[in-house]
Amino acid sequence: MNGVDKNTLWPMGRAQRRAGKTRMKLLDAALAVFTEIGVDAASIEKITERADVGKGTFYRHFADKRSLLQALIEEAIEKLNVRITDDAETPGGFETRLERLFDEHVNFFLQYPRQYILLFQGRMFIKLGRDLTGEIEAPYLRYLETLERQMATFLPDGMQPTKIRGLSCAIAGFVFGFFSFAMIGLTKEEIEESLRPVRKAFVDSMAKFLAR
Amino acid sequence: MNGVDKNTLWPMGRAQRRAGKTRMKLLDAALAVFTEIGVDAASIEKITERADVGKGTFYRHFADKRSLLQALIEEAIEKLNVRITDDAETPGGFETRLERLFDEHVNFFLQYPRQYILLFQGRMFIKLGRDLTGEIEAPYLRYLETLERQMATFLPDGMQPTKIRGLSCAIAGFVFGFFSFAMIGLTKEEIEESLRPVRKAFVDSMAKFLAR
DNA sequence: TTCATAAGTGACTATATAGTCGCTATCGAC
DNA sequence: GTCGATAGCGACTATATAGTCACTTATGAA
Repeated sequence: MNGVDKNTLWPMGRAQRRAGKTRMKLLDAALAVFTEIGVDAASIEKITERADVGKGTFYRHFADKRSLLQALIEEAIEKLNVRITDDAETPGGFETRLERLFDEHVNFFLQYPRQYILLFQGRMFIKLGRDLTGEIEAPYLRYLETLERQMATFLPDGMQPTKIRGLSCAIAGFVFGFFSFAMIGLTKEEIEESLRPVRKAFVDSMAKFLAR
Repeated sequence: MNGVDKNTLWPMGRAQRRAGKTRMKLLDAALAVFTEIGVDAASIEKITERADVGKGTFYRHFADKRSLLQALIEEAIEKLNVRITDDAETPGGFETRLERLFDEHVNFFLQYPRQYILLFQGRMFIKLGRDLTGEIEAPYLRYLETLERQMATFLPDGMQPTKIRGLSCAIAGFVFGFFSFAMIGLTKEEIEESLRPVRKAFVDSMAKFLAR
């Protein structure tokens, strides 16, 4: 984007830029509609209307609602993955790493509540075994793998992959679950205030989980 | 049911019992379909097919999917309310009461996972501000009020209703949120094992919330 | 300026589903 | 057994939505 083709690094023409802009408008509109009335209730026409483009245009950019949803989830997970990845080799033990992980999730969700709602819904779909499942499961798995990479150095050498996966599922679930209540009942200040004890519990719980 | 009319306490005829049975079949089928593919993806025909009943029969018992969903939610909330209501005047302070509240929720969800998934979805709808909202909001409010009644004796006299509502929202959200992760990543044994530290954190967090 | 190509459009078709209605089966009072 | 009333039924209609396509508009190379 930004006037330069991602793949070739050659300057893009106006046509390509226009197409990119339209695609973006569709993604933005879809994210809004998905998080306002839910993915299921969102029809293609509601999305194109919101994006202020013709219905046919939608199908020039996406095969169907599924692939649009997938693109959005991919993007959100990618953002989240970047956020929770420690670029610097920060010092500290397992507890410190977990605390950082927790904080980075909360900050991300506070900054991008729509992405949170979207990922939350997507997770529900996987749980419900909907037809969308196959396609959207991959980014969630990548996310779990990112979590596992973050913890890798702290885990005992011979730990079974199943156990590790259980641990990362638990972390993801806890963080998402905690935040789901924060978004309904609490103000931003209250979220931050009630954060500390919950985070402590989270870290203690996970450390105990690992100790077994 | 059970052969006796709820309102008159007169014995019901075969016709009424048949109708009651059909209604029950519809409710059971709907609960199954709702929790397997989601409320939105559940069509009337999928439900009647599952219930092994003609489509027209559905409309003799329910006005539409909404009212069926509402009946199911009412029933689930009612069950949950009964469960979390202390019948005996159990001794102990605020912490003890909170611990019991937490345990009773978890036990209920473990015993009735479908009701959990249903209530979880319903809560999502309210959050998404869907057209179903108005009708299904009432039982959730009753549930919050039940929670508040459970805590009433421990709260300071002049506490603002808004504050109290915030507290009950936080409790509900936390318990539902915690369990959402438990259902995906953990076995039943692991849920029970990881329960204790989480419960402690929950109680500490709420007590601190109240202290302010 | 010309023209081939790509992007955008909305009327149109096909399909899925909600909700209706006239019919049949069952019930129970007599 | 008769018959009015209630429950059950599924073909039917109306509607919403997915997805298509012939057309218009914008782009940019020659």
